[in-house]
Amino acid sequence: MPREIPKAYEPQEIEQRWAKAWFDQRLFRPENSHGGSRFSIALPPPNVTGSIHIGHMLEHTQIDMLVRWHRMRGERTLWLPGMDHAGIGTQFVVERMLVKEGIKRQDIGREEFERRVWRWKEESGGTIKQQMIRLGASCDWTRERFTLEPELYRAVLHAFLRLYREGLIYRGRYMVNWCPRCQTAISDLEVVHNERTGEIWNLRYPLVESQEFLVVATTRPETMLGDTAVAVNPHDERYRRYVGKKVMLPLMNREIPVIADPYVDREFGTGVVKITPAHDPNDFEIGKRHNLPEIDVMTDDGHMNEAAGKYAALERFAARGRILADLKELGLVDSVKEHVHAIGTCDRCKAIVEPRISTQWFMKMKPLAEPAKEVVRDGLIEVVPDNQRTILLNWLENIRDWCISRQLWWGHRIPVWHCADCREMVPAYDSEVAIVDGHARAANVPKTCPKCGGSKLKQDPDVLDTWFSSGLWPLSTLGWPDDTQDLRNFYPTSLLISGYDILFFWDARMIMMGIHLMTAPNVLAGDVSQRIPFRRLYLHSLVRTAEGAKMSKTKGTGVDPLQLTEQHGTDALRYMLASMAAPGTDIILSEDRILGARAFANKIWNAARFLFVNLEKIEARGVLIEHLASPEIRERAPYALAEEGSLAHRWMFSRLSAVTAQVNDALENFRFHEACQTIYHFFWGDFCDWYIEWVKPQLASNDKEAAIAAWRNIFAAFDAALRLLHPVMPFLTEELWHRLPQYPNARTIAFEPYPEPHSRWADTQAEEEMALLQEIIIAARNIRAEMKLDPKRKVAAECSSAEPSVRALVERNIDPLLRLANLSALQISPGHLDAAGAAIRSTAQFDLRIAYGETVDKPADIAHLKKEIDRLEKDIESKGKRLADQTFRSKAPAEIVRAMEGTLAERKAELQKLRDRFAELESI
RNA sequence: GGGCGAUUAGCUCAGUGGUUAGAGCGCUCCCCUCACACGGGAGAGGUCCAAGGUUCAAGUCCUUGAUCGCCCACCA
Repeated sequence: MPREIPKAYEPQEIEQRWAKAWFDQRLFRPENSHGGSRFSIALPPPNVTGSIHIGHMLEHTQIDMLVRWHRMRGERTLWLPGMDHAGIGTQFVVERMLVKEGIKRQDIGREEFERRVWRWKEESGGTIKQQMIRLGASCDWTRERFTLEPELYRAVLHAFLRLYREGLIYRGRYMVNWCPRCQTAISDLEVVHNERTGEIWNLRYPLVESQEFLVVATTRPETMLGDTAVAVNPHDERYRRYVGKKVMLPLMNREIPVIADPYVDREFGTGVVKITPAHDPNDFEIGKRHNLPEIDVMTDDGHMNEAAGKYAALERFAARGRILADLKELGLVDSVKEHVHAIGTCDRCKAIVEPRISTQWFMKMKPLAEPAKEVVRDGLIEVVPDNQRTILLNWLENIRDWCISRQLWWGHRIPVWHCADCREMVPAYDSEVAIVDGHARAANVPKTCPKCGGSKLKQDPDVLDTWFSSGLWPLSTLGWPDDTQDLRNFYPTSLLISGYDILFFWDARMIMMGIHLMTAPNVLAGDVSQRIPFRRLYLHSLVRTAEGAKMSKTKGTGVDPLQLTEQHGTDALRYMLASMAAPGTDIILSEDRILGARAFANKIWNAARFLFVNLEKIEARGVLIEHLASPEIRERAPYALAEEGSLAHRWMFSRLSAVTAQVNDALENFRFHEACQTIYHFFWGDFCDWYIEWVKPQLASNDKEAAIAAWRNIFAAFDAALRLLHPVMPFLTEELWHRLPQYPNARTIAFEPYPEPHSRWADTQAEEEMALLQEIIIAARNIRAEMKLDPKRKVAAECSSAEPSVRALVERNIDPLLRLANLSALQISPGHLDAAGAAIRSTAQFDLRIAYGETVDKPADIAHLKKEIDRLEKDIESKGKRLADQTFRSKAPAEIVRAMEGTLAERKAELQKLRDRFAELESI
């Protein structure tokens, strides 16, 4: 057992050593726990777009705390890790790298591009894994998964084919959000709306065979090239006479009809709307109602196409400028105004999104959302914090179909083939995958068209939205669609912890897909409570910058957790994050809090250091490790000491029991900050400041039996404290626990039982007695400090109490009182204390007097008294009023009234004493 | 346009209707006392955003408003 222990906690070597050991030993496999009940949780798979940031670390700290807690409580615990291929995000990153080489992905082709992305994935995924190991995440790395690996690819194909055959996935030509930068469709959720002040132009459209104009408003003038009508409200008297007539579309010289449609708001703008069915979702609907042609005037990359006439090949915003200039020249720009509106941008690349008609794959969401709503509403999935439940339900209520196809190269390719002859869509025969070039592909590929017999079949070029595969994560990672042991053991998972920012993207979709797909005939069917992907959903806070913005790597506002780890240690960082993680509020990072957490780690280290250093001394006097060691000895604490020596020990274990109950309760309810704070004050305040200081002499005692009892107690308490702390500070506690004499050959603290409150430890009497003694000590210290007595000089004090029991208590504990209050003597009396030449502190139960000695500061003492009297008078007055109130007495619980009466009496006695002394002092 | 959250000590934040509203950091004073100066001891510091209301009792519940932040939303 290493006894040399550095003065300050130096986390680096220790953390690296344990991180490696845990990983190498595959310690966190659920097979290593033996409990009957199970706890399982899936890691929200980080994107392989880079490395993890502080937000991940917050998430992983919270998950890890609960996982370690459950594991220590004896549950068979699985935390399943993995990564997400993050289709559009990763493709974007790799494309950017290519641009630096001066090439586009089209230059190297699909196959080569995919190879490049895979290379990047290996690098990035590896980094993330190393980071997580280093940060202490207690995942089972033997079960690590990746959304694009063959097994999961197969699950994706299986899900797709099933939903397709059930008619829940369909292909069609609809209005979608198109990102011209990424050159793909994106879902509604991936469009981020930003309020911006732009301009709205009123344009004149001349009526055919007339001198009149209709004035239409638009924020996107370039789309006018695709106009196929103008519309007015059917009840708008101003325009009724124009309905059925035609206007001449400027610049294009195309005659388009004036139609009437109730969608048009008479109050907005001029009450006339240009209709561009190919470039606006509302116009698309109107176009359908009125059988209008759809003219797409743009290319995939946001330039104007040949349908735009002379504007063809211009970039969309360049075209806007040219068009406006031309219209102005023709005198057709009626007016321009500032206009605040929400512009849709691409979540990934921030380019302005273009609504556009396109042939895409969609998923019908209403039928899937219904059962999801039920389980959330009925609490079958418990959502914490509760207000997020309402938000989720509201979203499910208003859900719309999901565009799941992406025109990307990185992702799960849609397993459907198109017949070049008859345009029949032929799905893959089944979901088996083949490995081609090291990558998964649909294996049983159709060769001929079942409808026309043609052999010109071509696979659909699109891939699936990355969230499609994420939506299957709890299923696919456990082996679905096969009926595996893991699926039986660990599905539904116990809990999902995710940021509330992906509630719709991910959490909601997992719920919908889990409920629907677990009914597959070849796997476990069951009632809905067996099909939900997780039983509880905790939505954690986001880490924000000082300005309140989300951390972002691209903006340089991200914080690298490894750098903070280097500086302060992982445990300190974990503690800081957990201690700030109050449910429902975001976190703004604070350097100060990390320093505080670091100091805490150091404090724990030094408490251990005290134990180890002193143990050596006591060993020299014949107390053997065997007297102290073994879990059996630990379990029988606290051990009694002769005389009054047991009080502090009884108190310590009473505190321990109370604190344990609080911590367990806090963790059960995701109140990580509360758990942290409770442990912090227990350890620093109760254990270090009071308990250790109190029992120091006992530990060094020549009375061997007393020393052994004291050592057994302090080790048992420290052991429990380490176990309490382990979920939040795994490295430090693992290290120190191994240095405890009890466990010379132990493997890890991670499977040790988490402390439970013991009723036999609860000791009200000990808590009350200690509280009183602490008050006396604090009173003495207060006098010493206020009177500026030389700290090196011990002084004599007098303590008086009318209560015989208090006097007896003081008498019994005279030694620790003298030592901790730095007194030379303490005289105990029942009577009045002489105020002359001395300072006195009083409570209802005692008075404590210390003579001034040389440094008389009567005015300071009088001022202090006055302040106290003032405070008491106010308090007594307000309590008196409350108690005199008959309504209060009759309506408030008797317990409250009684407590207040008791306090009031105490305060009055206290006040009386202070007044007497005040008078006495003034008369001197 | 809807919805959610925040507003408490100098700063960052806890606070579950009930006696005197807490913590960390910072600040003031004292102490390098043999575990720890990343420490010990003692303090100062708060009309709990505003105004109404409910209640015996409000930082806590309700209404309205102000300021800040976030989410959702197809008004050109």
